[in-house]
Amino acid sequence: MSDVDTRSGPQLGERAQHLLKVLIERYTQEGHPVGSRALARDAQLDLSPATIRNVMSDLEELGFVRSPHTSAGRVPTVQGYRLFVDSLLKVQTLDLNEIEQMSESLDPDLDTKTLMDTVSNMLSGITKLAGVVTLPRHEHAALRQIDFLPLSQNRVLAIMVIDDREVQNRILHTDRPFGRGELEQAANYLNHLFAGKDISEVRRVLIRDLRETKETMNRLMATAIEFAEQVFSDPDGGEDFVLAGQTNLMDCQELGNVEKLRGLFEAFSEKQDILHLLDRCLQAEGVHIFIGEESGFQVLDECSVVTAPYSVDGEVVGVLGVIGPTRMAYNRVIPIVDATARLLSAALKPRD
Amino acid sequence: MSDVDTRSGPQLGERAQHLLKVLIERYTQEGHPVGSRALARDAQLDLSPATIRNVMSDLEELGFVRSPHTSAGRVPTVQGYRLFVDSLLKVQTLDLNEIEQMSESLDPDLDTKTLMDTVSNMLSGITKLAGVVTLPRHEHAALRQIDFLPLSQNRVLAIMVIDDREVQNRILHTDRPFGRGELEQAANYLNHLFAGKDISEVRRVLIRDLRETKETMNRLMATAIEFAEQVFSDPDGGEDFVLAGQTNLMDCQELGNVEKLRGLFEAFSEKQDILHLLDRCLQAEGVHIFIGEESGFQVLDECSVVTAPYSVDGEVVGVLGVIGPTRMAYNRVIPIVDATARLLSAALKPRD
DNA sequence: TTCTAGCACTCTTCCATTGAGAGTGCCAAG
DNA sequence: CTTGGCACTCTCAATGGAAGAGTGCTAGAA
Repeated sequence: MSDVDTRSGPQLGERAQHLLKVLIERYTQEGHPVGSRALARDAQLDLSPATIRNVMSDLEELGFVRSPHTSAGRVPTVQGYRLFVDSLLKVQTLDLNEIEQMSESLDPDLDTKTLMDTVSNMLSGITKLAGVVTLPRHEHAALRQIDFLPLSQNRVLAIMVIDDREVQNRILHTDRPFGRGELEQAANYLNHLFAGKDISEVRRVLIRDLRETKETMNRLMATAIEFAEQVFSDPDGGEDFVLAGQTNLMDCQELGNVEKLRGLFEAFSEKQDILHLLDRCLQAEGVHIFIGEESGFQVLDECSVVTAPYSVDGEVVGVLGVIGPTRMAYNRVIPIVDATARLLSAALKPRD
Repeated sequence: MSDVDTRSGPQLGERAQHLLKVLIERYTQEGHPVGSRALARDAQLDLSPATIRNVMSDLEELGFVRSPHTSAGRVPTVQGYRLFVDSLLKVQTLDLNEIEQMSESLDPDLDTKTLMDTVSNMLSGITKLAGVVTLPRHEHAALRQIDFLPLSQNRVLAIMVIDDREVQNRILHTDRPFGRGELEQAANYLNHLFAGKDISEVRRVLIRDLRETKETMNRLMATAIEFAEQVFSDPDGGEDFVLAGQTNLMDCQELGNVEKLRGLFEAFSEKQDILHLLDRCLQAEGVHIFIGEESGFQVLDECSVVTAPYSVDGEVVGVLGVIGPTRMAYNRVIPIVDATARLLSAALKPRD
């Protein structure tokens, strides 16, 4: 009879797994390397420290833990955390009250930006880490209406109302002044054509119509289409995210190094890299976790990122999550991120 | 014959002033306490270190410098810096090329937010400190036009165009659904009444009209006024500022302490205190400098803030500046802040 | 086999000590 | 008023135990 469980972890006995789990739990709480004596006490296995040491030796061999130096305890490696979150960890169930409270602060009537701010703050507040939320993509949101107002000289203000929730303004530069009447006509024409349609569809139609019928259009239509082209160009230029609670990261020891911290904060304001990382999570269904180097970005080496996509009408439109030190309470953070994504999705549900 | 100049600094000889100046210049460059030997070399006065020491002793007595400990050199106190910036400092003249370059990146066609971002980044980029710009107040900006669009159910979108440059949206919650026609009429009425007028005047008229003529108004007018009230209420709720280059503050030694840094960054995201400080500078004309504790906010104890107001049409509408360690190159920073304020004012000049 | 106890060994951390270096304060003389 | 000299003070970095924690290994017990 063999108690080696080959499904999870290569040749890792159940006892070894349990010890790894306890080690990680203790390490995430205390932050110090965990020694054999402490582990023996915690593990409730009635084993002597010496035995634990043997097991630790195996775990180290397999790359799940390591010693910072000869005579410190062990700390988990990225691989160790990975095994932990994949098959060892038992996520905490959330307090229903807490969920209730969270859900209340997500008023569906709020405009997009405020909503995202709130969520981001919520995440950072509850987890004591940095919270992050990407602004929702509009590809599959319905264009409610479009309007044009004349500004000074050769500038026209375009107003798009999307999904009844969000308003976007864009200033167009034109080659000649336009009067209010002209603009209204153009808007009417476009609304007639596009109102209620997906942004992505609008864009599709725009390209097709323009190509095919440019010759046969009257002046009004041509102008309208031209405006629309400007408005709907550069769709994801505004791709962005909202961050909150960065300062929480300032007092985790693993980032005590000011260099590291500065790198991280610079990455936050550059946005580029973080955005790329978050974009990768738009595909997957549920919670997604990058541990340490797994993210592929140097500055995030000592960090883990836990994300979950949120959606409108079953369509994934954005990602939210938290960024914190690799040593974080995954069992608490994961369900929180998961629940928050659901709550945000609910808050974004189109009205009636 | 006495060479004591009683105008600047109590009983401070010219030589002492000169030495203080040289000391501060050297200290801002090197960051180490300045000893008598080094000062003797720098000061070009052909004095021995011993003499310098006597002068330093006087300066210390008067509170302009202090020793971190018995056998270090001297560092300036807040009072020392104050004397320095008030009467000793000779501001550097700016490179015309630099100004040219700055002015080019401030395209007057940019919308307000982008413009503020650019300025803030410019400030932090040139000074290597944190740049800050308050969003302009609209009190005396002309309301160009106002429009209403129906959203779902009992929600109406209000659109204000201010000064041809900025667009503000606000969602109003109404007690019943409104049709497009009704809204258009209301907008027409309000535009007729208010277009071209100052926001502050609009608000004034609004209060007066409502009080005086509520009884006699027809339904349309009442609705319009009610909407307008909602739109123009809470004027400075959106008071805000834009910050850039915070990370520059991470590697100045005086903030090496993570605690301090964290406090500072939290103050940045709270915004409250910083906003108060900046608001205070709306009154004064030119460059305003808070050194260390002078700001009155604990978190800024080790920092100096250099600000200058910017204006549109001669009316001060906002403040910009930099935040950095007390030990900063005032002679460089001051003219930069000053020039930037002028450039921004120029970029905001209303179009013909 | 598997576990355990014991023991030598290693490595960090926390002092206390020390010497060099920098700079001061004061005094007496120019 | 200025200067050189000199004793003094304080920081900083390096050094060297001593204590504490934890390991690895080995031999014996279950």
